[in-house]
Amino acid sequence: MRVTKAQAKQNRAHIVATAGRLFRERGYDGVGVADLMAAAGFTHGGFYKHFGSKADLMAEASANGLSQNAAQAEGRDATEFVERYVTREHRDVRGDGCTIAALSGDAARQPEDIRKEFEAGIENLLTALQVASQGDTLGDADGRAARTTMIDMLAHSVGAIVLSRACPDDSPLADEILDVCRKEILASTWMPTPNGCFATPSISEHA
Amino acid sequence: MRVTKAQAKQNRAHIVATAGRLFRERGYDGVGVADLMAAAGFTHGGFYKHFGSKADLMAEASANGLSQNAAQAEGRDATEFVERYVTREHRDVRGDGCTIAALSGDAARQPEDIRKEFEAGIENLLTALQVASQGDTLGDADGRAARTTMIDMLAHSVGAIVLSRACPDDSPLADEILDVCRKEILASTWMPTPNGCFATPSISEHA
DNA sequence: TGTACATCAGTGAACGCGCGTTCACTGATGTAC
DNA sequence: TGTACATCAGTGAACGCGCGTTCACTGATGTAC
Repeated sequence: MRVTKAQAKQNRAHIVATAGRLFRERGYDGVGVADLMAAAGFTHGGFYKHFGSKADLMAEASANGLSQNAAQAEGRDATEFVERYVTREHRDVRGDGCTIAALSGDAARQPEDIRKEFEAGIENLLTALQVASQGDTLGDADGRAARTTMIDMLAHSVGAIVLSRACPDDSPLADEILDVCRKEILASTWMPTPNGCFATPSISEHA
Repeated sequence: MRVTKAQAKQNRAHIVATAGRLFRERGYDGVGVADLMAAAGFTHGGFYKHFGSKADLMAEASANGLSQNAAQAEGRDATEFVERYVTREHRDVRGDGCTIAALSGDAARQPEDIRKEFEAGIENLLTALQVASQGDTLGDADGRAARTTMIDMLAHSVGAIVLSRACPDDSPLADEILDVCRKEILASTWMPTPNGCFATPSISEHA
């Protein structure tokens, strides 16, 4: 039953991707090694030929999901990000959605290594958003203001999804939270200016 | 070993309170029935004299925690709420902190009954905040604007705590998220007016 | 108010079950000559 | 290039363990007379 080195590498990547999706859907504790290997099309025994433990895979799948988040944000400015992020579509596809929104609550109770992955993942996403929103041509003062804006916008967007998901299916409140927050984030956090840059009214005193 | 009816009722309440604290600290899946009974000072066997199942207790402990959230918010206006909520102190005391911030991520994967408790808990908290922030003397238009403001502020505050908790201990980013968000929420969402009411600049076009 | 009996909150052993992990085995791939 | 052997990804049974739940038992409380 041996398999090509290339095939093995591909299988490993497939297991990591499958695990990421399942963890986002059901949480770290909601997915067993056997579940996950079956979902990837294998039997459970082979798991330890690829990973030292379930905890190792949790860290790797988290890192993988987080870097996808950052990669997807690249080239999208903050407006586009929010318009795609704070939506029912995103709320309703946990497995294919944002790892931060799906697993931050779980990550908070996990060992340091997983939380380090989240910290790095958040930083990378912030950087991608800053670059896409204004280019990297700004000075330190504007750069810091942009970072502040992105941190605030991300927390706000994540909070909207998390809160909305905690409500029952077809809950009017769940939809209201998304609609209110999307509108407020877009309206209050920044506004496009003629030259294509962004002014951030609420922190204008620091500029 | 029988116990007074009053004592039994008190013991039951103590188990619910203990469970709430442990669930907020470790998540629903991170606390076993035996753990929880031991933490409350009992052996595990007696659990089923009080509750039909662990799932039943999860729903009851959640409802209990959520109603405490709303009760604590009563009499505090939105400014006071944010100044206490979006802090390192709150982030670092998961067990005694907000049930929404601690368990929304878990709740999203739980059966309908628990999500219904969260929906009701969020509604009650929103109502308490609205009443405390402006009294209940406003007309429909201002009432709706106030609700919008409170939904937005709550999602924003919850997002800040959740994001901050996902970072490692002593992470500069974790602290930065709280500092940035606290300042932004206080600055951008509303501002005190001379007569003691609040104007909400970002949604002023609806007023 | 006293007495006899029923109730039931709490105990601790035991249950089946699913979990993460280990292991002997298979057989195609990779490698040495 | 062909042959012989070693490697190792994948299989599936088995492991110990902790989980939620059940149960026979205890003995003070509650109740009926």
